[in-house]
Amino acid sequence: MLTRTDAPIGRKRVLTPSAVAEVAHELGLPVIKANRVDEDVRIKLAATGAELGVIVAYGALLDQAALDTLDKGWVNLHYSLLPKWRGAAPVQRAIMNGDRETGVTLFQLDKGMDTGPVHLQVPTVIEPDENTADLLPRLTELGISALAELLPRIAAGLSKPLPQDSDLLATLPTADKLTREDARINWHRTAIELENQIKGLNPEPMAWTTLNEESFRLLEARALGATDRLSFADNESVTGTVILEKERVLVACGEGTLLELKTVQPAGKKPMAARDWARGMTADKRVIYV
RNA sequence: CGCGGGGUGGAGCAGUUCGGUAGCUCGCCGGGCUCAUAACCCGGAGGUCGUAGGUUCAAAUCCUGCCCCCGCAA
Repeated sequence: MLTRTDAPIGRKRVLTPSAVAEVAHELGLPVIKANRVDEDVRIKLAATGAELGVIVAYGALLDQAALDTLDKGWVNLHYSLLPKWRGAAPVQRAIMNGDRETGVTLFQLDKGMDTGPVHLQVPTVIEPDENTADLLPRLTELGISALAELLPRIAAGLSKPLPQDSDLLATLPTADKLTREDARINWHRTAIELENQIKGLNPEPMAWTTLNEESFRLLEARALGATDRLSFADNESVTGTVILEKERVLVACGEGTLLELKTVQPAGKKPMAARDWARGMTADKRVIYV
């Protein structure tokens, strides 16, 4: 097993092994810890006698020497239907974009970023309420099944991967790693766009906005339909204003749309139902997000 | 020693500056009103104020140690 080196995690900066390393340890498998496949690692890999590598979320590109180390090369499990959403955050990007379908792709690794020829793809529908936390494990299941199907075929020399469409590779947007700005809410966008953004960013890195100069995380929210909106036709609300209904917490968004907050997390607090958060609000507190 | 916020009935909060009656919005239980209700009215239960010690006539509040939770950063 090849995995990344232990990394300091969290407030306490505790050096923590990767999940892969922990599982390998439990299973008694030999582990190589390295953040890139250099000559030293190549020698160790060659010594294992492995013919094919399976790589998932390793976080580093392999150079030609690394690719050539194993006879049958490397197969990568990627969490999108390539060539769409190549890159580090395919699941989040798909949901943030409002995609209705995604899937997993098994492809032969080459030097590019998720550009290699495709062995096998398994599509799946993204459910309307599904966030990244829900979808990720589902895709993992699909990926495991797909691997179980593909590996024997490769071993028998029966899989002939098809190159990805070069035009699409050049034109489709990539699923770049998410930045803090990607996760920030712009209340001038429509409620539906914000709902997708919030779902895509949950659980990591989680959508956030600012309230009273503190960060305020949004875990779950739902865009209101047109009929729900009629009773707020006054349209007086400034964008970003929190509107308290009986049991609902709404925020005025772009183009007159309304987003219902379901689960939120003020700075320094645990996640809580938006209702509960609203209950504790006192009159002197501002209720306008920035 | 990275920066910062927090721990108060079941939930979310106020009260701490300036020590002196346990507060608010809900929930829960009982009763009432109603065709009915998540609405409204009346009543009730429920809290060693994270924890250990100190100061004081008196500590949620002041002082010290410790435990736990979380945001940012990485």
